[in-house]
Amino acid sequence: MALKRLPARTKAKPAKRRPAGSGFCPRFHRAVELIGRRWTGAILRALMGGPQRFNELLAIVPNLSDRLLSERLRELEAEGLVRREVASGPPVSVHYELTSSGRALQPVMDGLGAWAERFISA
Amino acid sequence: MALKRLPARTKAKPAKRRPAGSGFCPRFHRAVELIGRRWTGAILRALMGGPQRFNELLAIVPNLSDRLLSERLRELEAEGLVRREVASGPPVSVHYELTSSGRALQPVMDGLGAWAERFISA
DNA sequence: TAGTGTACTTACTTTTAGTAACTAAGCCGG
DNA sequence: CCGGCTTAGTTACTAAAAGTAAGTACACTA
Repeated sequence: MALKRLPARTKAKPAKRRPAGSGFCPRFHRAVELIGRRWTGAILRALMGGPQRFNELLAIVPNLSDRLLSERLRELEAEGLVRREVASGPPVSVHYELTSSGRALQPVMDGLGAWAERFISA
Repeated sequence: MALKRLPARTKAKPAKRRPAGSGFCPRFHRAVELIGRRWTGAILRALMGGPQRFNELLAIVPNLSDRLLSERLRELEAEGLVRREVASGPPVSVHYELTSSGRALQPVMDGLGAWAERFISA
C-alpha cells in the first residue's frame, strides 16, 4: 500500500543551505510519521512480546477499532516491520509478528517508554 | 490545551488478565501519540540543534505550514517539552527551545534516526 | 440449522490536517 | 507620514484521516 500521506508536493522549495545540525532527514521523518500514526506505537509494542492474533491485538490495545487495526497492520506489513502468517489448521487463525526490522525498534521503544515514565503526566 | 485526543471512553472493557510482556502502557501511549503527531518529530528534531525561531522552523521542515507549526508548538509547550521565549528587543522575535524533558528525548530520537537509516527505504 | 468466533470490509460521520488569505506590530525608505 | 517589508501568528474553508456501525465469508459447535 505504501503510506498515502506525505504527498511530496511536486514543487520542492529552493531550500537554501542550512547550518547543519538542524538538518531535516527524510528517512527519520518517514519513520516518525509511520510509527507515530495513531495506534501504531501501541500495536508495535504489543507485538514486542511475541506474535499475536488479530483479536488479541484488539484486546491488548484499548479503544482500538478493528478497522484501524487492519489498516495499521497492512501499513506495517508494507513497510516490512510486520509479517502476517495464516495458520491453516482448521481453526483458521492469523497471527502477526515482527520482522527483524520491527524487532530492531525494541530499544527505541523501550527508551521512549522510559522517557514517558519520567516525563509524561497522568 | 492538553491533547484533545484520547477521549478515554467511559466504559472500560473487562480486560481479562494478559500474559505480561504484551502490556499496554498509558504513558507510553500518550508519549508515542504526542511525538508521533504529524510533524512533531521533525519539529523536535529541528530543536535538538538549539533554539530556533518560528520562521526558522518553517524553513527547516519542508512542507510544514505555519498553522500546523503554531498548533504543534502549543501542544509541545503544554506538555512541557518546549519553552517559548519572546525577545522584546525592537526586532520582536520569538524563539522556541527544548526544556530538559525535551532534551531527554534526544537519545530516543537518535536511536530512531539510526533505525530509520538502516530500515526505512527511500 | 441456528448461532458463535475469527478476521476482516464497506458505508457513513466526525475530527484533524492542509491551503489561502488575512491581522497586527515594528521597522525602513522616501 | 505613507506604503511596503518582515515576523509571528490567526481565521475561514476544504481535503484527508480517524472513528463508528453494520455487514461479509468461512469454519466450527450445539
